[in-house]
Amino acid sequence: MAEAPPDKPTLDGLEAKWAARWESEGTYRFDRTKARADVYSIDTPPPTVSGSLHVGHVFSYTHTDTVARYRRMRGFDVFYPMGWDDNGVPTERRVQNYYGVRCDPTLPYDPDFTPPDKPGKQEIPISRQNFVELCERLVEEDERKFEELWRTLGLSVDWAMTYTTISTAAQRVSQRAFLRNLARGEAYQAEAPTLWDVDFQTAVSQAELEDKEIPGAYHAVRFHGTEGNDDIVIETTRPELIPACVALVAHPEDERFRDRFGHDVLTPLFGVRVPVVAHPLADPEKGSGIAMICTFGDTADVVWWRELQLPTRNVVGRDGRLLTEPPDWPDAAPDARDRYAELAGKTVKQAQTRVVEMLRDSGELVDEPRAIVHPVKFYERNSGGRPLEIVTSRQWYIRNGGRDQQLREQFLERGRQLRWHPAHMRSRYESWVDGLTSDWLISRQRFFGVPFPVWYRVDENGVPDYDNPLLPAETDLPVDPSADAPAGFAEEERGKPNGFVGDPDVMDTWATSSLTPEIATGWEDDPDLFSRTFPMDLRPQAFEIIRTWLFSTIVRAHYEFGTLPWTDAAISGWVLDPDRKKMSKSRGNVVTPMEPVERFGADAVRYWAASGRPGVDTAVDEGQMKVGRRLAIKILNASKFTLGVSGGRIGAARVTEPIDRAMLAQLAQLVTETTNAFDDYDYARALERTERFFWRFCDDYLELVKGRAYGGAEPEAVASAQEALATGLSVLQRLFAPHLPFVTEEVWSWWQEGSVHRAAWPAADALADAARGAQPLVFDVASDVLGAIRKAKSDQRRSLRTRVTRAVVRDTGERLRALESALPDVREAGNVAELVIEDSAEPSVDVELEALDES
RNA sequence: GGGCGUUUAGCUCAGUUGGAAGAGCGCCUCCCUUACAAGGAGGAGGUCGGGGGAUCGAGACCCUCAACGCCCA
Repeated sequence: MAEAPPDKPTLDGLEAKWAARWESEGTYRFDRTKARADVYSIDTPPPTVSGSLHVGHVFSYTHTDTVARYRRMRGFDVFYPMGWDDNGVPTERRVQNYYGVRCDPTLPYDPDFTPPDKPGKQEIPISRQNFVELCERLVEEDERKFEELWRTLGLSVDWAMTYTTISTAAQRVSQRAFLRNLARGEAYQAEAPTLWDVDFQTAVSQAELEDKEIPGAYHAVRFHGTEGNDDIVIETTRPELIPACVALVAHPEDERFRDRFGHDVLTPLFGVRVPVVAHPLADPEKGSGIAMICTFGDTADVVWWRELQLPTRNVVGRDGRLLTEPPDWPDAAPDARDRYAELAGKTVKQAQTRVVEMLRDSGELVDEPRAIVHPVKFYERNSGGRPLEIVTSRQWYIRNGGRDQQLREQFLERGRQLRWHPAHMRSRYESWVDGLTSDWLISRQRFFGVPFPVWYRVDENGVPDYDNPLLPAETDLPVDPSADAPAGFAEEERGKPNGFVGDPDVMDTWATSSLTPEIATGWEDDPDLFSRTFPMDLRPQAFEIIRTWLFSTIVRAHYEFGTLPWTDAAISGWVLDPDRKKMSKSRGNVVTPMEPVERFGADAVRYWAASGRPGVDTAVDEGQMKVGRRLAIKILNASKFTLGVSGGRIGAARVTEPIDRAMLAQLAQLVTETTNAFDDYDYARALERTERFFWRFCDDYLELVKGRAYGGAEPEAVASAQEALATGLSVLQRLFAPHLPFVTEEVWSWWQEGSVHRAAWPAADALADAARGAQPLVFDVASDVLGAIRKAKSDQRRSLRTRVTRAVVRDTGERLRALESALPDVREAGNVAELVIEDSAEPSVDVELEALDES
């Protein structure tokens, strides 16, 4: 395929040309005949395809691609599949907005349903199956856009191995892993206080919380002493929960309340008798130092409720409104039920307003509410909606050490076994695992997700038996319990007494994406592939999902295989906008990725991305992209020129001149450095070192030897320059290949057979041998002197071609001896008539230029 | 409040066993040198956040303070 360089090399069209060639020649195909030891296996992050494409995607995926390409050139068969994360809430929300529909699971399937071209004002209710079909249709479109971007960017993934998280295979893996977790007792079902999003009508896990500062108010409220004790004033931001109050709590060492512990008080408005209790979590500095415990106002309430074994008095329903019936009070004021009736059915906000009015009327509100701004917990995917409530509900959990110190220690140990790049990212993992307070809630009351493969028997009274679930055989997976009947039952028995019901919930997205290593490598479905690729080598990802994706993936592999899912984790930083602000849709500062790729070229954008240090937040920087573009153009031109003067003969046998050997010696050092950097996942260092050397290669070495290489010397000296040039070029093209795949492939094709991306990574040993004990100093001193001559010409505002009548170089003996062996090259490159050297402790270069021609 | 990270030229950032402060962009000057004008050569510009310490020697190591960012409370 070798073809001569064009007269005017250009970057235009390289993306399309080589992307097509790589696809047709299967350059990045995974070879499934290789043994595990020869495979490098990457657990690529499946992007959320319903999210908008932005430049952050090209950033971190480029980092991984440089590593993949490096490993491939090192001789590994690289397993590099792409996945699409398409299940879950983000897709549902996008479908809702895109088509103007709403899922109503009670509706029957309508096979003829077609969504409107444009969403109408009123959302159209459709069945679950219709809704899921729309989800599948839309994600397919989204996935095409992502694939187009990745191909244009030159990611070296094997597109034949693509998976999605809603696919049949992914569902099967998710359900199988869940059933095994269940069988081993690692998954369980429980009725428990649960963080609940009242807008989305679903449970939410600890990992999906987001604190937001919002305005609120402290309400000072009077509780009444019993047995002749004084009243106690507490401060609360949620007076509407007074009917849910089960106790007051203060710090055990707080002198102000010490003699009240164990005694009761009566709640305002309702006169319910509740105890005053002590717990170290109560903050004496906060409010009046004593707080009311409600079921449930926040996560602290849950801890108190559990640890102090308090009763449950729920008032907030799943719709965010107060329940119609008051809680089960042991005793209460005579008018308590009437007062509650005024609140029933109101939203939390409305109820608060009414409660404050009632407190004001009853004189139990001390002073007026005091406005504050305080952190409140939100579902991270609904930070613009209403805050989370805590309701009691039946949910599925996977044990993650949040309630078991011994188990937690095992996960911390897994974190220590994993090699982190950069290393300090481990502490993010540790602080997350250390801070867990509950098991991992995996059930969601949503529609577009993997269903729980579980049914329940219904007794003769129509009550489901949740304690003895009916499970499918693994060979029947995946199942949809809302459409399939369990073994031994007929569909007609669904929902009937003595029949069955399906578990209505779906798994959280993370419950599926925690299994990407198992999905991608074909666990149980393709044992041959699995044996060659699992455990994987690399998990690349961003740091903000260490607590979710990385941790949960470790949990699943630990349970199923007793291993880490991969040996190394490479953590990328974030992309910031050009003003170093975090990019977000709401700020409107999101940079779309295709536009810079089209303006500067894929290699240029990759250059910017690969310049971002591992784990470091990096601003979008068009300047860096321009530099990358310039570098790519330089590679074109320098390659063309070098091939022209050298004839493209690689080999070191005839490299005899000291300066040529010196260059090779330094090149050998460069190869060692970049190899070490890549082995340490520091693609940015590898790029920076290569680039630095390349500019010296062009500006100094090429300038110094091009006259000789053209043939202006003895044949041996000519051959030495030619071979060194060709060798240097070949090495540099390969060192750049992981970063700039398009331009390097182009210039490689001018003189080599096969893809540069399948070529062997340069070997430092071979270069060092070729340099045969050269003095690297020769190249350095020759460069310095040439630089001094250029500077003299520039200072005198003369053309660089100007003839130097006489130059005097003063330097130490060692440097002068080094220079002597390169003297003809220096004289030729600088156009120097007479070059004199003088031993001196004070280095200097004096340059006399020929007189200006008056004409 | 705890943890992690960052702080180097106007801007974005390198600087890995401690050994004479670097790159690119921007700015200024020059050069259309037969690879390269989407270029090349050269230049100006820094008490390396502040303070203290060990060292012959610190941008780098130790202590401390400050600002900023993120994570967890």
